[in-house]
Amino acid sequence: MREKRTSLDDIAKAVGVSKATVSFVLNDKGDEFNISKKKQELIREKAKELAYVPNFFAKSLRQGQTKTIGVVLADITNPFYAELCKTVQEELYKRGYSTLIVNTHDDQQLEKILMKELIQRSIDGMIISPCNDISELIPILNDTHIPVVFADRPGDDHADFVGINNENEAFKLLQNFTTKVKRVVVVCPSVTAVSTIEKRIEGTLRACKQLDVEHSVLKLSDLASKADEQVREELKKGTDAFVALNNMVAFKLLAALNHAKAKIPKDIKLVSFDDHEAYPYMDPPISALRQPIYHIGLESVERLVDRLKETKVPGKHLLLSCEFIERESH
Amino acid sequence: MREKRTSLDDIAKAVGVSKATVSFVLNDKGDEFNISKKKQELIREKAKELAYVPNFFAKSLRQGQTKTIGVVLADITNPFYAELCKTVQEELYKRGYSTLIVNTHDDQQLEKILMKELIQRSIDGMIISPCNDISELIPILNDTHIPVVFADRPGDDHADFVGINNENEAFKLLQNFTTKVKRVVVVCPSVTAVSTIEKRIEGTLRACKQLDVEHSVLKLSDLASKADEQVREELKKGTDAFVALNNMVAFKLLAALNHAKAKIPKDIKLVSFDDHEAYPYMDPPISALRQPIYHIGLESVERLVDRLKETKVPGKHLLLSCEFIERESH
DNA sequence: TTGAAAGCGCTAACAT
DNA sequence: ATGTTAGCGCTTTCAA
Repeated sequence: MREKRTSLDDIAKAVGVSKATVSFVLNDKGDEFNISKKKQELIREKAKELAYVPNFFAKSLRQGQTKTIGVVLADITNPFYAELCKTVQEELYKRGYSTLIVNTHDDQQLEKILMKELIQRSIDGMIISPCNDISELIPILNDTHIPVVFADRPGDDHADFVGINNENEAFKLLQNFTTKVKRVVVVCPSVTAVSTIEKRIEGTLRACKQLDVEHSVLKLSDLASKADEQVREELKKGTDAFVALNNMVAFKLLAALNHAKAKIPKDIKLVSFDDHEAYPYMDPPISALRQPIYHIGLESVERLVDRLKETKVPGKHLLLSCEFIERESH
Repeated sequence: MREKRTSLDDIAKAVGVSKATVSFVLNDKGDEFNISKKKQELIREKAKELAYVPNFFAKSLRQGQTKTIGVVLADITNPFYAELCKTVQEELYKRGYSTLIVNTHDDQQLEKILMKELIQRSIDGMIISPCNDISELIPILNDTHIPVVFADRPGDDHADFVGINNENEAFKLLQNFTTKVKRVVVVCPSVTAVSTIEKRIEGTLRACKQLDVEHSVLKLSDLASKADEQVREELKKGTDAFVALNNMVAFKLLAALNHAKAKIPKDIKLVSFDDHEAYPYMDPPISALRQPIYHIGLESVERLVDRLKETKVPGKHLLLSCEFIERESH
């Protein structure tokens, strides 16, 4: 069994003063309360000697606030969320908040449980990229009166949201082909039941219609051999352009195109929604639409902190723009 | 201002019983204390109606344990740690522990601060992949008597460690070239001051000597043009094999090799330490040494939980084996 | 200039 | 079968 952590009282007894005095000193209010320099010195020394670490729980219990924000992420393994996580943590830290990170693997049940755990921990606010179905989530959020900002994926209209306009950005992405293309295939992952992907499909289709170019939507198989065949099929139909709707599907598409000996960008043009750390180094380097991850994180934090300070009404939707990274595949 | 959270007492008053009774019922000890079914029902209903969320802090303060583990990660943005993070969280969850994740970006100052924050939160244990210099970290850990397991990067000899033997694995990696190679270049990232990279260099060099093959170590520049030149230079010297010491440097190397029109694997063989989600889809697919990330996570958790239950003496070093993934680049 | 004491929300030993 | 109460470690008001 490990020994008990040293408490305020331990220090008080060791020095021969009251808990209150120790508390004042250790919270840098010693001067304010006119506690003598020597006594302050003594207390600080003793605290260090006994390796005193304040009990955060007792403090929070007493003060009724924790200065910590819960962050609920859909998938920490996805570079997008990893990056978002990093900036959110950094920005919160700058503003004096600690961060509690939690990962749902896009599992709704787990999301509910983890959210409740965060609420139990008396977080002051929450930033969340929710699972697709938010119906069970909203009531929980409404019961607690914790300010929440949705990031990347929107909640309902009454909730704050920071992200991009997937429909619109997908639409604009299609304008980037340097030459007039004849037939474009929109390649989406095998699970499309995510709001962001749905919107991207809508956007690309709208663009194809407006550009009056032949097109089709392809759900790329996760099985390499099947994917190869799907792609060969599309190639036969005279396809000369592909749009990958996220980076994992882009990799699979690329592999299939390589197997089919397609020449990019000579015969086949390709762009990807979402950038990836490997893209600049591929052959050819992949042109991609980069989401403003840093800004999504930053704005989410700023909005949340605003709401924590002044009681603002939620419902603000902030849509940021993406940047097209010109590389050599289009 | 948001209204106060409902407390045990609120429910007690609303139902007309004591706090204790409510506490028993809500902790599923109603039957144990022979509390009548109707009263239990009543209490549960009221709790739901008032959207009661137990105050975790008060509970932990009372019970002296939190059932939560702090996880200190070097870089959440690195796919290796993201994956590790995910499995650790899952495995801890299965065993009834919550996880507090924290990201240091390999910043020693921040690491100290974040660790202290975790300790303040009365975590029961800690899993950590430390920054390179652990000298400041060890004293903090010794003061608190919190069980710690080091993952991926070792602490000192007295501390538990789960990871791989980087020296040995790097050594074995060199045995995988299918044909006898003439000259191998060991490519490492521009910052090598990480224990894992240092060990990998040692291992590859030992292998080269043992195989009696000409070799050199190349610190690849982060600047593409410079890297191109470095690689061309090595090619001129008759190099026919490259070993990339992590995946980011592998990408850069690959780009440079493409620019130099090197044919992989016909003329040039290449293997990478660390696998990557993009490797299977590259042209050619990259052969790589995959770390047992899942097992590192699993074993770290098991070891920690063991130490939490029985007071075992730390100092166990568990070294797991990597798996060479045969693809087409070697 | 400092100490005493109340109380944050909860659990558990002890009463009844 | 249920209520009373002490106390976890801390802050803060009031008293001295």
